[in-house]
Amino acid sequence: MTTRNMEDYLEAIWNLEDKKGYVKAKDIAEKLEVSRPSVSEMIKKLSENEYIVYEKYGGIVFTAKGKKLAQEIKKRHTLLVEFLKIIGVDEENAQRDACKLEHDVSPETITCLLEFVEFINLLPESSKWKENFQEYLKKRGLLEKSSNKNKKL
Amino acid sequence: MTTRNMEDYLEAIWNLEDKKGYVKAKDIAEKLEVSRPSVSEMIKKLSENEYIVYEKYGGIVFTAKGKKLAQEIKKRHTLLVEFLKIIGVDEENAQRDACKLEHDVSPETITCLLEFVEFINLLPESSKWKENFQEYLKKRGLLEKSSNKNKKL
DNA sequence: TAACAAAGTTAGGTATGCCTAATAAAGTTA
DNA sequence: TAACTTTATTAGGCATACCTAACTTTGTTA
Repeated sequence: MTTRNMEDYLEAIWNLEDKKGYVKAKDIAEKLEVSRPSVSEMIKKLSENEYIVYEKYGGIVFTAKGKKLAQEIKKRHTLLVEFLKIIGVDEENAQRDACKLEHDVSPETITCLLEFVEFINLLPESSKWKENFQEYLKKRGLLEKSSNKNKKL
Repeated sequence: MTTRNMEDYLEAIWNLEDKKGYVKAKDIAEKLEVSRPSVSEMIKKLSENEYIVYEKYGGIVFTAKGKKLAQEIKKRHTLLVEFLKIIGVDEENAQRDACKLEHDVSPETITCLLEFVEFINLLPESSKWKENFQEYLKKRGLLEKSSNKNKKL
């Protein structure tokens, strides 16, 4: 079984490899804001579980299994961000929330989200959905300024 | 600070109180599928943090603070379920996913989700959004039966 | 009310994931 | 290549949250 944490590390490794071409424990530590010993520990665990290949003081390389999983997590992340932006969450918050939500969304929900996002993206020409929603949000904003109720949660 | 776990217990307590009128450690254990000692432990912790009032071998009562938090979690849960159902997730999966997601959704995203759900719910008369989406899903379903691609994640 | 069943607690142990301090290996540069 | 810096690892601990087994309290009923 893969834990939330293992997924976070795999994703970080994936992103680092993507950006820098190689992966150092130090960079993982920085990215995830944990200590280097924590990274060593998790690297060991990911090796034992055959998500990566690693030799002491050496480089990190994904196995096929690890690559597949990392890609999936990344896809979930990207989808969530796209969705969150559609409903009006700003980039920064969308990124942050996606990092947490990506571990918990079931495959069924992922499928539905994907379909929803595709549906919305296929609309633009014929429908005014986005514009209507934007307008609705604007109006709502104005309404809330005058009567300050329902601003909970 | 409140942990994900504390939130789960608070929500379970809230639901039990709502349904049965009182709360027993045994019922919490059943609901959350954990052992009774685990419940004892968490009850102690929730007491120490003043979310509930509890005396050994006695009943569980929310403090104002605890009640407020439990209500908020419950609201987040309900909103998430409502949203998930809109995009086509079935009841059971919606419930399950909401239980996990409710801990991680930022207030900003909650606001956006709320607005989105309200927007959709205000549409029905004038717009055919739901019908269009349903139709799109149906068509997509048919397409996927014939050409079985893109069924990942 | 004594005995038994049900519910709750304590004791002691596991796993995960984090930390700091100390140590070891690798890489750099005088 | 020796000294120094950087990077990584090991050792030892902490917190959370879970468990089983043993014990205590409470509640029921013969």
